[in-house]
Amino acid sequence: MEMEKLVSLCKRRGFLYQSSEIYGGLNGFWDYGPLGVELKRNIKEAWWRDMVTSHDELVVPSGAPCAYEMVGLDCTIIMHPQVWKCSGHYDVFHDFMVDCRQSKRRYRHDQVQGRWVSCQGRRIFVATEADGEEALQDTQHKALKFFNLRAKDADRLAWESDLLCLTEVKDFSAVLGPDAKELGTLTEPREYNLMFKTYVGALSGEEGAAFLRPETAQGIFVNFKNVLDSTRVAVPFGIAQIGKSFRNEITPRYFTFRSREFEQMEIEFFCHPSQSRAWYEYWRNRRYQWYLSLGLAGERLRLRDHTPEELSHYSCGTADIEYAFPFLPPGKFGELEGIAHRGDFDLRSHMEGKLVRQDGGYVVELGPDGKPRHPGSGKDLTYFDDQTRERYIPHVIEPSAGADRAALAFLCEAYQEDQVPDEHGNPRDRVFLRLHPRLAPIKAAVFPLVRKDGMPEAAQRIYRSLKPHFNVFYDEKGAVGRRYARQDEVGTPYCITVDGQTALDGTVTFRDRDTLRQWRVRADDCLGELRRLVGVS
RNA sequence: GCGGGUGUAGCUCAAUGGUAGAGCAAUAGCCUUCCAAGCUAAAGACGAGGGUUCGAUUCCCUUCACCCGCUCCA
Repeated sequence: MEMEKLVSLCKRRGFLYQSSEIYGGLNGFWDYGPLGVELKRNIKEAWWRDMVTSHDELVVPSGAPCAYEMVGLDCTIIMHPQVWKCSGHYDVFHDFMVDCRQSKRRYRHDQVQGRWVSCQGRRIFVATEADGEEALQDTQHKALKFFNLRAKDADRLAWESDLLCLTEVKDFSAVLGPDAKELGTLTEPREYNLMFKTYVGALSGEEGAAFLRPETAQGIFVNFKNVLDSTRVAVPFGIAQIGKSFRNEITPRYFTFRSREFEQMEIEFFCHPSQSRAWYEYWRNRRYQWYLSLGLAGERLRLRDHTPEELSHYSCGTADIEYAFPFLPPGKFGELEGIAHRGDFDLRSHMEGKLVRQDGGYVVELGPDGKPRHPGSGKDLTYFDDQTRERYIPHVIEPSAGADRAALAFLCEAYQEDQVPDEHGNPRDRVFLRLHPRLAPIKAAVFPLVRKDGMPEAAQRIYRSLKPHFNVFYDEKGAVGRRYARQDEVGTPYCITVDGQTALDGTVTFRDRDTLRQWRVRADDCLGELRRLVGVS
């Protein structure tokens, strides 16, 4: 499938538009049109219903260590700036970068170091990305090459300093970049703010600086104690949230896949440390099954465990649910959802302060003054189990899904081309979306076969009987084949047609989008039939 | 942020330094008894800004967006 065709269909039929299009658009932002908003709502509602409201806390779900509870939360997009300092986002998302004009590579300003050296009457700073002994060797090697010397002439290089961070160097004109052959190819350090900054209060001073959240998860962690104190949940339990998040992606690309404003569906599941591995396995499989059940059933969907090198600083186990989007190179997959075992990292961070890894564990990162670099709340976020009389910090399993990425994957998977016979029996090309009925924006369309003999009136009665329960669509214009084709193109799974026989025996035809099969149903049983086909509503 | 490519109607494509055409789609009506048929009518575009020119959609510059490759991706 060519992505252009799907993008074109999305725009033509009102699924997705470029944001601010009449002003030329805005990179990394997309709007959902009348049909797109229904699709995305259906995805979010299926998630919320399946994960939260229809969850039965009285039974042990298949594959789960025991029964558990689920509750929801909806917190603000702007939170106290300290939230992001303790979570680690502030440090990781706030970098100065330098670019090399010659090698086209980009480096973190604070991760490049080097040494001053003089030779042949010139003084240059030789930079490297390496560390320690390796950095000394690398800089020597590059200096020899730069001055056109052999290894045996190394003593002609007069090194002036030990390794210095590039941040100590003010003038880049004498800097030899890590991958450059000439001096002065590095740009001035530029600030990359991966979090959107804003100002709370009418006066936009730095004291009011805040950030739009880059993930919804932290709002759950900072409300952990509130939920414990105000509901009767007990560990193990999960808190779910759906909401917008914002990241200043350096390269927004691939349609809505990498957007700067996007919507997440996240669960933070709190459990006893001794059971956390089993819960991780449960959620990993449960979430994978969820996508399968909604139609991402092909080999384009996969569940992939992260390799140890890939694991984030906080994680002791992560699996990605990935989809082979058509815009990616063959064999490449894009992330739909990550299920991470986060241990007690987050709750501890919000108690004690920002943590860093040390000797296989975590310690509070200290600033130059010996105090926590980013102090935590100081609040007690431990959990007391009054059955076992045990107090502990729960471990967290985080299934974090992208609603927009899910919508895009469902659209890609649904896009189909085939041929159907026209009125003369000749094959005619057809484009249709094979969306799961739960996700389809329109559940059924109701047509009179022709606009006479009382058929429109009969069809309208059926339409009105269905409308309170399902998003249905009425159309009486033009040839019926054209109306079918239009519904196929937006993924409507069923069409209901009133024809000449309706007046005789009170039946109408149901037509299936994927098979074109038709069968007769009593007009007064259309709601029942649709409920059987789509699910209760 | 770098390099390459592309911007004309909803879509696909024309033409032109001097009034921008078509097919399909969409809209209204007629006709139509099951898969985009037919007839009629009306509607609809040079991504944005600047420059050169008597005149720019066309030539030049800038910018914005999209696509491809780098780079980045907690």
